[in-house]
Amino acid sequence: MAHWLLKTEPEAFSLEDLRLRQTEPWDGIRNYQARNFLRAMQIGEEVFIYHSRVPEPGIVGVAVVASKARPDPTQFDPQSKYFDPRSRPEAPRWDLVDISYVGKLARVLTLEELRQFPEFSTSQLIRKGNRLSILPIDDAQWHAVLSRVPLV
DNA sequence: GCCAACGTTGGC
DNA sequence: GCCAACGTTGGC
Repeated sequence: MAHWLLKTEPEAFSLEDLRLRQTEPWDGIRNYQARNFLRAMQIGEEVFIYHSRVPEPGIVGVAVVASKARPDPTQFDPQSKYFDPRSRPEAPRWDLVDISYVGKLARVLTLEELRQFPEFSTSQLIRKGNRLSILPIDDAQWHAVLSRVPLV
């Protein structure tokens, strides 16, 4: 099964928030490449949760895909910051999947460290200016991370 | 279909 | 908070 990495700004929604709620819709994705990755996700596939826009950005935990992709209701909600007036219910532009908490890493595996991993040398994650909020993770990358820093 | 303007992301 | 990078939009 495929693996993925999901970025989030912990000030908005953190791994701890996910732990408290257990399962949450991963909404607000408004980038076509990221959306296409969402649509490729299958129930049961594991994902890394990555915290961005913090002093030490990096991978903080693991979660699992709990639903197939379905239309993101926030795109139709004028009160939502994710409202997209150009999306119509009969042809939704944006999807989400539900994500369930699995566990926390023993410590943050920082972006700085990931840059040293040969497995990540070609990953978009470490590229300057990378803004993609959902990335595929291959088996070698998955195991490299968890063998360096285990789940607690 | 080009590309300047604009908005957003995310490391620093 | 700054600003480089980059995706999207829309005028032409």
